[in-house]
Amino acid sequence: MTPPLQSEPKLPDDAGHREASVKRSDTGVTVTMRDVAKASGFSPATVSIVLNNAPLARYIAPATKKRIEETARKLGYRPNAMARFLRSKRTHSVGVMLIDITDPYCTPILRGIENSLYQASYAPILADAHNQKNRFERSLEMLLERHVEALIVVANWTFVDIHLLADFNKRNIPVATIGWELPGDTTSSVMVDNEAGGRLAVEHLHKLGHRKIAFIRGPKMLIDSAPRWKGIQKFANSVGFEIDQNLVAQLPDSLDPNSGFEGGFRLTEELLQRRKKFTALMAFDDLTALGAIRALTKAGLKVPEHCSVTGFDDVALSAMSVPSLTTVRQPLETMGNLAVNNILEGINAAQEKRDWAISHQRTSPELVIRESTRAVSLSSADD
Amino acid sequence: MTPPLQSEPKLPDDAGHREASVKRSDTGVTVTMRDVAKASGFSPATVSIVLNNAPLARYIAPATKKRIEETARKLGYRPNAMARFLRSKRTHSVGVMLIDITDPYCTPILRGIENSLYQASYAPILADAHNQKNRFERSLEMLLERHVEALIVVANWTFVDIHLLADFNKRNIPVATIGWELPGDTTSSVMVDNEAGGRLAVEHLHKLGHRKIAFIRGPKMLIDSAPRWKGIQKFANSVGFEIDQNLVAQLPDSLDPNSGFEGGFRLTEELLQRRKKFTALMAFDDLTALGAIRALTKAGLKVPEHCSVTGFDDVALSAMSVPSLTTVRQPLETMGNLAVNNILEGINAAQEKRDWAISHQRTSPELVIRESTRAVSLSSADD
DNA sequence: TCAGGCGCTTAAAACGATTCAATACAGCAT
DNA sequence: ATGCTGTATTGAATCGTTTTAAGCGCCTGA
Repeated sequence: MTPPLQSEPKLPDDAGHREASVKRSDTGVTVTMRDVAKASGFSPATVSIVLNNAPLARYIAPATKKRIEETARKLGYRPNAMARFLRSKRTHSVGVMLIDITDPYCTPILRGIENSLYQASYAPILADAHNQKNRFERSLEMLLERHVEALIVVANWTFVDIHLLADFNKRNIPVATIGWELPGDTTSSVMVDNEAGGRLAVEHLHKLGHRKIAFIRGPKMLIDSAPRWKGIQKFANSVGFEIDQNLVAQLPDSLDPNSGFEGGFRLTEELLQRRKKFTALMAFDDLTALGAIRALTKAGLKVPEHCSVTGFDDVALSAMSVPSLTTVRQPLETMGNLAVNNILEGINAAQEKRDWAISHQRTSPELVIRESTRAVSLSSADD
Repeated sequence: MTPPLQSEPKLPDDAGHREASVKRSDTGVTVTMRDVAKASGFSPATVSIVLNNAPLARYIAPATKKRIEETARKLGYRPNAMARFLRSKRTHSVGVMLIDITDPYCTPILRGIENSLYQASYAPILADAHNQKNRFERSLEMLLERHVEALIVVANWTFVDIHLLADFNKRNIPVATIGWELPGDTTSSVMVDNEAGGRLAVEHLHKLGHRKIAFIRGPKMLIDSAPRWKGIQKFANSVGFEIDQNLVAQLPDSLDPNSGFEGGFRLTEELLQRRKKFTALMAFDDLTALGAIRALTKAGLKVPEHCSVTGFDDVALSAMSVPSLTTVRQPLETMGNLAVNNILEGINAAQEKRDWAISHQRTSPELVIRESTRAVSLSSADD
C-alpha cells in the first residue's frame, strides 16, 4: 500500500534543512509510524518506544534514537491520536460542559479551564447546554462516547439531577462542577464563598455609613442566592443592623443568564415606588446592579451621589460601566484552574489505582471598590 | 477475556424496564460491540451494520434488528469513538481556535459555532491562543494530531502567517476564519461588511445633524480598522461632509482585546484637550466607546446631551451600560453559523471527492439605535 | 564449554470498531 | 441436476498505534 521509500535514506546534514521542508510529506497523504520505521530501517516498535520516550527507551542506542527522530521529523510524521488512544485507552481529552455560554460569568472560567488543560496537554471538548436538559443529556452522551477522561460542568443553578452524571461515576470518570454543587460525595466542586461575599458587600456599605439599604436577592433557583443572603443576615445580626423587609426584593427564576439586568431594573423601579427611602442598594450580581443603576438614573437619582450600588461577580463590564461598579469579585479564572487541578488529580489517582477524595473547594471573594459606592451623604442620611 | 454472558438472554418485555436499568453494565467496565454480539447471538459485523444503519442493513431481518437494538440498549452499549474513527478515518470533530477568548466579541461567535456543530453532530475541540504565536502553533499541532476534520479560526488581526495553516491545506482539511481573512484562495472567511458598518454609524450621526464629529480609528493592525474608516470617508465624500483631521485619533496597536476601553478613554481626553469642539464621537468599537463615554463624563459632558457616541460590534454590555450604546451590530452568532456551514460543505466535498470553492462571505451590519446618540442640540450646533 | 546476563531490538497481539468479499440458503427458472 | 437471483449473515482484514514477551548476539565468570 504505502509507496516504497528509500530503505536507508541518507540523513541530510544541517546544510540540507531547507530542502527538508520542501520534501515534507511528499506523498501528500498521512505518514504513519510504519513509514518512519521503514524509512529509518527500524521496526515500528522501536520507533514507538523512541518517539514516546517510553521506559524501554533507556535501552535504545543513542544513534538509533537520533536516526529515528530525524527521520520522523523529515517525513513530517505526526502520531495518529485515535490509534494511540485506542490502544492506550487514554484520550487526553476532557469534557467541558457549560450550562449557558452566554453567561458572561462563563468566559473567565473557560479561560482558566482551557489554560490549565493546555499546560497539562489535555484537549477540551466543549459543549453548551443552552440551558436545555435534553441538550445537556445528548452532550454528555457524546462526551462519553469520546471517552473523555474527565468532565467539568460550569453551572450556577441546580440544573442537573444526579442520575445524569451517574454514568460518569460508574466508569470512574472524575467530575468537577464549578459554581454549583451536587449533594453527596460523588462529585468535586469549586465555588466562591458566597456567604463571605455577601458579608463583604454589606459590610462595605455599612462602613460607609449606610443604614437604609435595599437588597435585591437572587432567584431562588440559583444556588448562590441563599448563602449570599445568609452572609448579609449574619453580618446584620453581628452589628445590630436591622434589615428593613420593605427594602427587600427578589429576582424571579429565569433561564436567561442575562435576565438579571432586566430584573434589576424592574425591581428597582418597584422599590422606588414603595417610597421607602434608601441610600444604598445591594444587588445580587453585576448585571442586576447595572439594571438597578439604570432604573435609579432614570428616576433622576445619581449613583453614587444619591444611592450607592454594589454588584457581585466582577464580570468584565463592571469596570467599564459608568459609574464603574463596586462589586465582589469571584476569582473565576482561578476557579477554572482549581477544577482542572482537581480532575487531573482524579485522573492520576485512577491511573495509579489509588483512592482519591472528592473535595468541595471554596474560593475567597474579594471586594473591589470602584465608583458606584461612597459614604452616605449627610443630606440623605437623616430622614 | 470478557465474562461469559447468557448466550440467548430472554429479552424482557415492557414490564421489565425497571430492572433493566439496574442490571446495566453489570460488569462495571466498558461494554463493547463484541459483548452485544455475544449477548444477542449475532456476529459483530451484523451488530455494526444494524447499529449504524449501514447500507447493508436493508438485508437484515427486522427481528434481528430489533433483537440487536434491544440487547445493545439493555447492556448500555456505547460505541467507542476512537475505534470507530480509527477505522473510518472520520473523527467528527472540528478545531475551534480562538485568538483570545477574553475578547467579548468571541462569545457570541463561539455560541454560533457550537450550536451549528452540535446540530451536525460534530464536536468542537477548543483552543485559545492567548494572542501568542507559539501557543497558536502548538494548538494547531494538537488539532492535527487529533485529526480534526476542519478548523475554524476566530481572530481579528493579522496574527497568523499563512504557512502555519499550510499543513491543513496539504491534508485537505477545510479552514475557515471569522473576523479576519487570509489573502489568496486557500481559506474561506466570514467577516462583517466593515465598510458598510462604518458608513452606517457616521450616516446616523450625520442625519442627526452632527457636523463636528470626532473619530477614534481602530489600531492599524486590526483588519477591521481600514475598511471602517473607508466607509466613513466614502460617506463623507458622498454628502460633502468634511472630516476635520484635528478630530481624528487612532488607537495604538495592542495585544489586549480589552485595551480599547483604556485607549478610548485616553484618546478622548486628548481630543478634549485639543479644544476643538465636537458634538459627536464615533468610536472604533464598543469598548472604545465606553472608554470615551467615561472620559466625557469625567470632563463634565453628558452623553448624549452634550455629545453623542457610537460604538461598533454590539457586545453584550452595550445594551446594559448607562447610557445604553448606539452601535453597529455584527451578527456574530450568525457568523459562527456561516463558518460552520462553510467547513461542513468543505468536509462533504472532500468526502465525495468533489471540488469545492473557497468563499469570502460578508455579513451585513445593522445599526442599533439606543440612548447614546441624539439629534444635535441647538446650543452645541452653532459655534 | 556453558549458563546466565546484558544491551538492544522486534514480532505479534492487542485495542474496538468498519467493511468487503464470501457464504449459505431458499426459491425459481432452465 | 444446474445455474441464477435475492436475502440474510459472517469471517477476516484493516485502521495506526502501544506493549509484552521474547529474540539475538556477545560477553563473562565458572
